[in-house]
Amino acid sequence: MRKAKEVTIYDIAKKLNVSPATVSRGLQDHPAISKKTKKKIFDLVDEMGYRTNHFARNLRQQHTKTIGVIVHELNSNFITSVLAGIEKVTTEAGYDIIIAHSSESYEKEAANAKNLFHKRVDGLIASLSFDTTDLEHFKPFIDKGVPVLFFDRVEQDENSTVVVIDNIKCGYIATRHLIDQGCKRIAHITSSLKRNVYSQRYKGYRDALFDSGIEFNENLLIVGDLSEKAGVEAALKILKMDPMPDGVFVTNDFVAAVCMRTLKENGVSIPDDIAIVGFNNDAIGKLIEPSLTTINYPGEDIGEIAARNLINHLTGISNIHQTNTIVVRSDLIIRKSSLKSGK
Amino acid sequence: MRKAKEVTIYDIAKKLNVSPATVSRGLQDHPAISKKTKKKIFDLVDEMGYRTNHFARNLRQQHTKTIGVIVHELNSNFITSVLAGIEKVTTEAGYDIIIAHSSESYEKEAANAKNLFHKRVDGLIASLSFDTTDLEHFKPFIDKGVPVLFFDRVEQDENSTVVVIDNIKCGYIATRHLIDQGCKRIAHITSSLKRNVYSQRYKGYRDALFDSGIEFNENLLIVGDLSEKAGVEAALKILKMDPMPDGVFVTNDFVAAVCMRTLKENGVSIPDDIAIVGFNNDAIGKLIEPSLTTINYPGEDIGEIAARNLINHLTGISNIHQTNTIVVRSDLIIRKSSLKSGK
DNA sequence: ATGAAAGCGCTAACAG
DNA sequence: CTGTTAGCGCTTTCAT
Repeated sequence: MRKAKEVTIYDIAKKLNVSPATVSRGLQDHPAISKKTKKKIFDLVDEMGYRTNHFARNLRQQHTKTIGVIVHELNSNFITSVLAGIEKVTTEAGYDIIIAHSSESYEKEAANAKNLFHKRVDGLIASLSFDTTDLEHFKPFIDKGVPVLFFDRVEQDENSTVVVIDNIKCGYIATRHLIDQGCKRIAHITSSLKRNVYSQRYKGYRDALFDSGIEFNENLLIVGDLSEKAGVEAALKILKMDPMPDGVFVTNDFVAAVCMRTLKENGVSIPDDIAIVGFNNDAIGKLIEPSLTTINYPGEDIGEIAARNLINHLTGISNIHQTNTIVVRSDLIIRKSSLKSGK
Repeated sequence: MRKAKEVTIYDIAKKLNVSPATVSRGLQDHPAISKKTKKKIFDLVDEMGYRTNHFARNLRQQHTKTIGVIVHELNSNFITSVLAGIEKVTTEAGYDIIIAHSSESYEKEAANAKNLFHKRVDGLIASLSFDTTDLEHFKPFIDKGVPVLFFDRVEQDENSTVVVIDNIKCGYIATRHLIDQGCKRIAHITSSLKRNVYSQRYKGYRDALFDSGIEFNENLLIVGDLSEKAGVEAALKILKMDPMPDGVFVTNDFVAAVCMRTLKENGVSIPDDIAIVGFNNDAIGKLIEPSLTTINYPGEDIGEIAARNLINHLTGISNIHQTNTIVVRSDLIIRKSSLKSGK
């Protein structure tokens, strides 16, 4: 299959009349090799087009220099940013990443985990699927001492470190902002409350209502998946409410955008009839009309932080097990969709 | 570091009183091994938590079972879809992918190529950066017989296969649609005409104008990068034109959306004052107002097709070198941004 | 500053 | 149907 035979350190050792060991050491810039031989080695390496055989090396050294990443979906702005952040620091550190996605299914997530375990990744970064509740499938990793780090969608437990934002607080300030705009009947569109991120934002929502003396109304809570269809359905539900809410806090910008569209199509004026706050700060929020007030969720930072911590742990610079939770800064971005003109 | 010692086929061979070779064969479901021993092997493998050492295997077999992917950016809907398509078929086939991105820089692209070459990917899928004009940096691959496949942004040459859509035709039908709506002065917002995709769409644009007896006007051609800033600037240019165009064909949905926003902010009515057609069919197009007419560019299909072809080549099912160009279906999606009400 | 030699875990050719 | 054996290319003691 391969045209030319691969050149190995033996080939270059022979030509140089030195031992393979010397070549190996030279390539690694080992101090005990003279400048002269090093130069000779590097020159010949270039000339002969030698390339390291990472398999031989890894086989020998017993690590893979790759880290696994499990996410729920690829088609999300947020996830893409996180990936970009991870990629940035891992490649800098000379690590490869293997990306797997679970399509929101626990089974697939477990299968991915198993696969990555068998591939012997040196570490794992994961965001959980919708219906993942236990961390059993990650047990093999912790048993073998392979560090695992969760971000965004997480389950807290003793053995793992998580990188998150303060979702309760974010839910609180989003809702609070709506209240400050004069909203009295605030709906909340979200996803499965079994998932930490959504339940926490929901808690923030309820706390904010409570603190303002607004009674929680179960009918104003709309739970769905995060699909386009769910956004339309949520809007339809809102339209049927009597009286309609005057504010909506949506757990995701895309769903917020879809929902807004349907609302507008039905003659609802935003923000005057209904003020809207989203979540994530996707690019879309600045493009729709009115522009979308949202919570800034800095995906790239999350990715960088997660990757950096993992790699520092791997290289012995720090110890991940000492850290249980890393909270990343996030804040409210106010745009037009929530600014009542009467104010 | 590692807690428990890894278990190898030797360990399990010893316990079963068979040879390592038998275990190896059993694990691969080799026909010449009895059901009985296979079962024994698999049971013990589970029990002892054995996992394949892919390095040893790859070292032995001289292939990596990974394919490299080089893209220009991660933060693009289109690219993400392509990646999803690639991922789908590669994992099905048991291949890993390593993703690298060039940030639109030739240097980085070359560095990525070199890196992946050294990592010995079995094959490569790439979309070129902005300023890439030659294919020199992919030469090592073709020299070693590693198949390389380009998609979207490509350079045609003898040695490579490309997966594309018919950009000329798409540019033509987009422009033609605008003409059919009664547009006489049609602007074109695009990016570097050195890049095949943009120059071809541009050619389609000019062909359509020509066929309709509309003279090409250089002032109506706006070239920029594909950033938000570029979208705003393009809109500003249009606003300054006198007379303003009555139709715009934009090479990218995101830029089209940004541009529309700025136009609307300045009192331009879309589509009545200016009709707009985008390109790509990103999710955003259905969310903005008016909804965006666009060319459907099926990223996931592109990814699947590229990956499938590469893998078929790798497994010997087909030969990529026989194929020079694979053209994927694409079409016009008509929405509100281009439908003049007078019609 | 350099070399010899063993071994990482697996597979495949050959032998039975 | 199973075993023996050699070797993939590298790193790393231990010697010198």
